[in-house]
Amino acid sequence: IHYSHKHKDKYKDKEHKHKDHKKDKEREKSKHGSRYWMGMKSLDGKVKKEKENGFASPPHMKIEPEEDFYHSPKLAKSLKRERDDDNDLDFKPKKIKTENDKKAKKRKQEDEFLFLFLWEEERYTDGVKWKFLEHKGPVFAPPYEPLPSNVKFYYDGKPMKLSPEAEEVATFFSKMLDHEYTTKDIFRKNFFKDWRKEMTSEEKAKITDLKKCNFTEMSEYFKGLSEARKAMTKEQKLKIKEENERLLQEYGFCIMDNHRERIANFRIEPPGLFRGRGDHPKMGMLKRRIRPQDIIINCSKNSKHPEPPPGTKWKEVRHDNKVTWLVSWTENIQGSIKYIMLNPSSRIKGEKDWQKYETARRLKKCVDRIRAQYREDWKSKEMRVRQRAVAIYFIDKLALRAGNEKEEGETADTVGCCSLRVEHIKLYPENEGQEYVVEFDFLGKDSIRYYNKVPVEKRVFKNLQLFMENKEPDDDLFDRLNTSVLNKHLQELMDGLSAKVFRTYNASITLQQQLKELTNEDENIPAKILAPPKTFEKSMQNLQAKIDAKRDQLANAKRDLKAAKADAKGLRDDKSKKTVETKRKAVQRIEEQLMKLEVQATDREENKQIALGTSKLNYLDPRISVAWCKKWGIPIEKIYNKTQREKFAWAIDMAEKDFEF
DNA sequence: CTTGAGACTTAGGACACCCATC
DNA sequence: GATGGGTGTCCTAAGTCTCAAG
Repeated sequence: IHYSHKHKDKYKDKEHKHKDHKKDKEREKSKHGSRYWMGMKSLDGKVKKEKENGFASPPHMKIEPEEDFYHSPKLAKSLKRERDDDNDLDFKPKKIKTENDKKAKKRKQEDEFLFLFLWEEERYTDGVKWKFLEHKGPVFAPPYEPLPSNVKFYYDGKPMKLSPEAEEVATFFSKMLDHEYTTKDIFRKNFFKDWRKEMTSEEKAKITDLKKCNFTEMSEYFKGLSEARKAMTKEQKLKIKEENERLLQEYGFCIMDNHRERIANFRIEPPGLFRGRGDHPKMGMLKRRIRPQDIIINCSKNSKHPEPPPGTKWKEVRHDNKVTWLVSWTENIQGSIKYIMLNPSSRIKGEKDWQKYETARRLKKCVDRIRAQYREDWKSKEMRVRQRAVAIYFIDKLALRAGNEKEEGETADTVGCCSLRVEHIKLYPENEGQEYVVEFDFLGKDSIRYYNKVPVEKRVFKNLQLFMENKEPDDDLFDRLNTSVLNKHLQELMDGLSAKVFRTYNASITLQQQLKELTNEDENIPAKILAPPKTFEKSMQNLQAKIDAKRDQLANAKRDLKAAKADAKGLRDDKSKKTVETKRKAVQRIEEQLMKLEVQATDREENKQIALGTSKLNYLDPRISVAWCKKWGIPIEKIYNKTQREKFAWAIDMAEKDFEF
């Protein structure tokens, strides 16, 4: 399944039926439900691993007894035991377990499940996310360093010394001079407007036209700096690396409950020019510098609170254990809140991820019912029900996003399912030998184009015609529907169901099916099994062959053209002139065709990279891959790199070879 | 029902780094 | 030692979804 919106491949209609599943799904949860955040993630295991990679050991973490209240002694024991067997991070051949081992293991897991249950009970029913949280606060962006006096800004050809405030903003622009952003009108307009706000009144009076501004000296200066950085000696580079590591050790971790956890983004975003994606109306605006008085700190009451830099104050220190963030501030472009949160390897994120896949697995159990339901609803007397049913069909079949409405003029004009407009689809009763084809063409998330032509059920087609009747191109396709109505309905169909669950479910179930289908038992060479699907490689090869053929054809055509030219020179008659023209046209045409093929090839390559990368991280239940690895004796490192293994630690620990999504 | 705030996940692009190759 | 392609990491934008208030 390709989860890029870019893809042009048709989404194969999946089999909607599933085999009956054993009733022991619930037991499965209990069986494998819970080890990782107790053992796997314990400090000792981690320290060992990091040492092997040349990192310094993190300071020993003291576990406060009063923070330990939800650990039963029994669990403390199992925790310790876990550490021992989790120290073997490399994949050695699995020990053969004796019956006793198995029983013991099972007992232990049952204990742990009970623990998890209580623990979950305590944490999740009331929305409490942690009991103890301590951290050192954010790392601020380094202060602005004024330019050396020999680096000048010119206005209207004459050098001009800027005030530090104006100069800083000017440097932001100068650093982007090579970027095509700076050629865009909106970018320039927004930048200039915000820049002028930073100017003194004299500067403001003088600098009235961006076209007369010359930033090249500044730009060259920064290029020089970055060259110099690249050219640094090994020792200098090492020193910087060490300093970064020190900063990471000091600010990059927090203590949440009994774990020292990695923080995802402990550095505050530096000031700069806003870079929106696509046609963003706010591109080029000044992203202001964040100061301590903008910052809200969140931590335990009984923790050591982070200190603001000397002479400054935090905006607020609060103790809200119903949220997971450590630091927040309000950003000035959209006025939205930004957060510092934990790394995906943390317990709190891992658990949420796990929960997400469990929801998707519950969808698996009732997806047939839900599909039958929306098909039924295509016939409803009520317009809103029909629209809802068609929308869910798109979300399910095409993996469209929900499509919240957005404030006009605040962001790029992009859409998802519920916000599709009439102009985004075309209906073809017949197209290329297929009936009832819908052509989608719109910009989705991140302004990435979604283009797809799909045959749909006749009823869907007729409904779409109905929805489009008497509408303008810029009217909503689903005028009786929005994401909140949609999700409310989905929630009624299944607890925890929302639009995005379909993406998770469909991606994961497809992976599982494909692995089953494509894994060849006899093909024992792991590398062979792990290569990207042969169908992909094959289609790529075919495409490459086409490209090569085209190249040859082009070479021939060029030779013909040359020959024709030579003829024409000698003969100088109309006929040979005409031949030259024809040949020239042929060359041009072939060149165009070649270009097209090449674009297609890179597209396809990119698709593989981008789409699969994103799916791997966000949509595919890692337990499927882990189980597959365990089943076929494939080292997990072949599938997941270090970061991914950290993120999916819960799954690596939890899934046995018989795991079924 | 509508709106907006808030919290959280998903996403692409820039950049650093590594290693093979010239 | 340049170069360039591939991978991993960082950064932060752009989504989703829930909840509460009007």
